[in-house]
Amino acid sequence: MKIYTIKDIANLAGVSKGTVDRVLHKRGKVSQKSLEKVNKILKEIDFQPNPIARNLKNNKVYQICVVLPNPEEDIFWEPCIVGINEAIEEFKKFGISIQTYFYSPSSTQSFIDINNDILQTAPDAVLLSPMFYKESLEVTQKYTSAGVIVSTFNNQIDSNQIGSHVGQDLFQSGRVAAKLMDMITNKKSKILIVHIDEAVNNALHMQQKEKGFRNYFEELPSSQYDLLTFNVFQSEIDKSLPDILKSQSNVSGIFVTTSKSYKVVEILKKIDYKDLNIIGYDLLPKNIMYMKNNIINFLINQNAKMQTYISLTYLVEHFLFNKKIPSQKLLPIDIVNSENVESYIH
Amino acid sequence: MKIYTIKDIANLAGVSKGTVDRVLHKRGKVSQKSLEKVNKILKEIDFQPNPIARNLKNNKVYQICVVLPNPEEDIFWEPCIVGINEAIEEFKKFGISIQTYFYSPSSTQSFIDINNDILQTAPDAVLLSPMFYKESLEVTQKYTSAGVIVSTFNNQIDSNQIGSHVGQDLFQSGRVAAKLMDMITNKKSKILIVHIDEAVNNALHMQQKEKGFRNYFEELPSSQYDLLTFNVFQSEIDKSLPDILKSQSNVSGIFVTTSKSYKVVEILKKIDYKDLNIIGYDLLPKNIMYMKNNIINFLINQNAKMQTYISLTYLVEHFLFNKKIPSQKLLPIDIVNSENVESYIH
DNA sequence: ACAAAAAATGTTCTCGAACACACTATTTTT
DNA sequence: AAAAATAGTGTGTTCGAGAACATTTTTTGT
Repeated sequence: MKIYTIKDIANLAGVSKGTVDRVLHKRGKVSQKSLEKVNKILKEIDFQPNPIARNLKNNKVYQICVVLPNPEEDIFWEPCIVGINEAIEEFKKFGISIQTYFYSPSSTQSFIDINNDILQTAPDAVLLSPMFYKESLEVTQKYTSAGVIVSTFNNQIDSNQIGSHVGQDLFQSGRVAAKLMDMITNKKSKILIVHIDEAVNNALHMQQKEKGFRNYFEELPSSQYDLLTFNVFQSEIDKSLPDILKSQSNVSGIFVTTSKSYKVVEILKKIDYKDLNIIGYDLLPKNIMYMKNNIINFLINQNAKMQTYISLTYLVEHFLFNKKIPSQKLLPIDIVNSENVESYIH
Repeated sequence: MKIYTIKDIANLAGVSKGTVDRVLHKRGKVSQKSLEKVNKILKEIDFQPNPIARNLKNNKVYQICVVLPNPEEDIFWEPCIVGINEAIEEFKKFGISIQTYFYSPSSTQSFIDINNDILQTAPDAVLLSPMFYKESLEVTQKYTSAGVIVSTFNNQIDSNQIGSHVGQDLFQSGRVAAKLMDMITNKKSKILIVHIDEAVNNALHMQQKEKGFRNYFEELPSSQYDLLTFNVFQSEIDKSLPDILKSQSNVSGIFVTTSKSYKVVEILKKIDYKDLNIIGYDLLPKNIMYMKNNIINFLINQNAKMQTYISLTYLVEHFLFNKKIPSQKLLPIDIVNSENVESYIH
């Protein structure tokens, strides 16, 4: 396998490497004759410039800022920090500098403020997990105007200014949960769809999951379940969830559309409610514990850590090796039970 | 973030970059005084040589050979080709040359011959999926003596001369299958464990999965299943499987320990046998089709493609950037059903 | 026809690490 | 005491791409 260099092409075409460079980068100032000679050679061989040499000359420290909700306010985001730190460690020596910024998931203003701060530092790219739709579009606009690449993970916004989005097909993950629930639950019973969150930030997320969940049963030739949806604020759950359960009879399963299924378990324990099938999201330590105790049946792994890490590698490989950033990457919808959970957290 | 270069260190220590280089590579010929000066600076700053500059100077085309069973003889290996081709395409421009070699899974000699051929070409690394235990140890020994790095994927051999192994915890995957079977199958019935293969090559593989499967039920406080194991040659399955099913009553589930569960489905159809739960391995097109038709309940994804691709990236990153090769990487045990299967094959 | 302007082309330097090579200072050998 | 060996140190070159700079060739205007 011969690896061709610009020098090789120059020799083959009978011109200097300066001319080859001008042809390759379309910098003009090349005669028709030279252009043809070089293009002829380029057509014959599959020239791909050595990304390593290119980067060496580049000699720049790239700044990437990651913006996500504060994990102290929502533990769901905790694994992202791990992914970010791994990326920091791995890419440091390549001249990639990664900074992490938190905003409060309950404060739109904190999101705006932090992005304005970041804008001042003029980074090369920003990786966002945007909870506030309108504001996210606005900051994206600002970043793009300033020549900053914007990528998103976990939460999606609909904009053609997004470099890449890494996430999961939420509708389909709802269908996956439904299929599993259908498989383990008594027919002719009630299934509750429970949205547990503090604010409306996750509304879109939760809605898509619910739609997928319901869609699965709608498509069944004859669904014998009764599906009921409840919105529960995390702060009021101690009271509202028992109320809901008291008001309903013959409930055999609960689908929790956020990572807070452990909350449901803890309340069920308190009121001594048994024999419920529970399907939730995310491999939080408490969720895993209750799944290992066979109280939670399945968890769907949204893999926030991997989402963050992959998003960062896309940006890094783009900066270092000029690799094209994939516009969208949907991670697999991992079905996790007590037996394969360990294989996901190592 | 300041990125220090050898030149920076030389300036700080008041010596030349040649001296710093000698200290860094412990090449001697450095006075005690200079050594101390340089080490003092090195202790103060976290110097990590620019892997890109290092590699550029290296200027070598690395040869990696991948050795696996011929996908024409066993379609299980088909996805590996995709993974290899992706790696070839991606790493070509970095001066990595990857060659693929097939051996016949039913011929030990073909395995030996091919590895001898490869040895002649003096590659930098070999990635093996070894089916023949004893012979694999022998070729590994030969490769290692010749200074060739040996990595394995999918199939493991126990040797301290292996650079890395990428695979799956087979015992645990058996437990995962058992948990799923337990969840969907009528108690007080028979479950068949069926090993379908042409030769004894996969014996270890299949045994470990069976052990895990049985282990799960043994650990249950009271297992009410009857577990029966059958070895079936792929070439005789048309006759032997119907015989087995005729001889057994009250069979409610089949656990197929290889990727050939579609074979089972095709035979069950022929003899019009119904209402069996089937759990198998691998996302072969036929398996997927039967799973989407709700005949196969679950497939466990061994992700042969990913195993190959990851193994190759380990080698490539080692050659290019001096990254340490992880000695073992166990991929997650993906539970796949009709709803999340698409998320794994894209 | 000839200078000036413009176009085309070739040369050289840079990036950081690695190492061959050259040079100086000191010690050892004859 | 002169020559040779050795230790210690610094300099120069290389890798490939890229781009500034220098040089040559062609075109234009008078």
